[in-house]
Amino acid sequence: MVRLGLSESDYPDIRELHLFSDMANEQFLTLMRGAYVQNFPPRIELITEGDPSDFLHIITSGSVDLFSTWNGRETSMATVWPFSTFILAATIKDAPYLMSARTLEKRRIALIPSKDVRAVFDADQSFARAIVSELAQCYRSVTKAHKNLKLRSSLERLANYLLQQRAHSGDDAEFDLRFEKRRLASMLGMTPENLSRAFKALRPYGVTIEGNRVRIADLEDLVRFAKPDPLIDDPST
Amino acid sequence: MVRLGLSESDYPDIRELHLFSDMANEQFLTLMRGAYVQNFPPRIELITEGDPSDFLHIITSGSVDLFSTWNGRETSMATVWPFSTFILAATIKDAPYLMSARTLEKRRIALIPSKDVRAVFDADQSFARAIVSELAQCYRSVTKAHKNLKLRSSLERLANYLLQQRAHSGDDAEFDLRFEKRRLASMLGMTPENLSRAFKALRPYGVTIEGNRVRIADLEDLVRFAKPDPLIDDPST
DNA sequence: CAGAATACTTGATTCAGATCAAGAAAACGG
DNA sequence: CCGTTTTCTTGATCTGAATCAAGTATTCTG
Repeated sequence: MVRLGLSESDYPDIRELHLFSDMANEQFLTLMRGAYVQNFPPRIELITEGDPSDFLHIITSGSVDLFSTWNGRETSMATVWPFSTFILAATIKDAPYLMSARTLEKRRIALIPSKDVRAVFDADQSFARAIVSELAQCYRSVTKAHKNLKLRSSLERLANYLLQQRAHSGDDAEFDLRFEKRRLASMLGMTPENLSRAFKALRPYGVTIEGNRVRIADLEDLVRFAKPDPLIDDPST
Repeated sequence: MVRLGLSESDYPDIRELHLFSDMANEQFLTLMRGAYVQNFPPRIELITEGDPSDFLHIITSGSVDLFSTWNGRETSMATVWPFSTFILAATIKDAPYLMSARTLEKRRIALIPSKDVRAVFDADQSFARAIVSELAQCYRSVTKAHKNLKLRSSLERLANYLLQQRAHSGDDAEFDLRFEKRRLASMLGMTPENLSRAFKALRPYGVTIEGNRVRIADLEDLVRFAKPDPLIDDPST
């Protein structure tokens, strides 16, 4: 968990994030100069909900699970892949984190002090625009997740998730699940046992699974059951 | 459903919204000049999910139900009271609405063309700041709603909702539900039948209900059961 | 590579919550 | 004001999903 100044070799990747892509170079360098890089071992909790949000996090390798707890229960809220930021809202509002974050694999993360982010927001118009766009995007994606949970059964959620993953992997008939089933179950709001059964229940619609490999034999068939809706399932709108 | 230019008597109330309170007067007037007021009868759907977001809505009287549908099902997502805006994210991103909106009582609403909002955003620094703050707030509140739904049973959700309403009504032992039970049930993610039973199930914790009037006899008792958590239940953080 | 730990599956059972059905209460409308 | 409509409640039943319990497969570790 060594903390280092950010090396310049990381700049291009971070610069490409839509959050930073349009801003003035001077401001970008201001942010980068204040930033750190940390290396974390796997399975480490790097943010705990309720803590003050001192840094904006940017994940540059590995992946991160955002989860929440209450009264001894725990649920996965989202997974973050490189290169993206997380917990932007807390940084902006200078409010406590609503979610905890843990590393899944060993990974690197860049930390930008929250106060720098707020300062540069005031100084750079296009950075401000990008933050607004990103926040609106996040807001909309939680809203979709909420609709998904309230309007669909667990089987329907799984079916639509598989269609989404299929699209994500280039519309091949076969693809790999991007993370372990117990976490997928938690994301979908169900137990691991139930996820197992749900996969079997989708067999009549042409879905087979072997280890992490999913095969959708007849797309039309599954679509007819899943009834995907861009206002829930399309991450880009 | 007559559409009129906004009268100047409405300005002060709108001006007080944190979204507009800090911005330059000139910019504020620009927004107001382009705005309309509409009067709607009760129970009218004034926004339909999927439609393009041409206007930012500001509710100036009555209240509005934001709801979503899928595959013949419907669920209440939130209720909006005067004076506040809604569907800001869609306006900012120029993306389709994710929720529909319907009036509950007869009411007045102000409409600001979305393109004006986006234009003034670029011109006025403090308006931009306010929009960011508002978006972050909305984002956080949906996140809380999502945690609420994933981590709690329906009985726990009701108990915490009642505690929240109690606080909202000045911590009196008695208060009125702010809307009809069928909608409350939908908000809490349960059926009306189940809500009825849930109220009875809370009787051992000192909760009684008569019509719309709720009485919480022993606060401590209910708190012990509900285990409220600021990271879910406090709307202000 | 063997042993331990963890993840996954399957079946049996339980439980929370939905649905169905019908009556009571309240709100609405002429 | 009375009849109609809608909402709310209550009971009976059903169902989706959680829990409990065991066994199997997989991954980790020394």
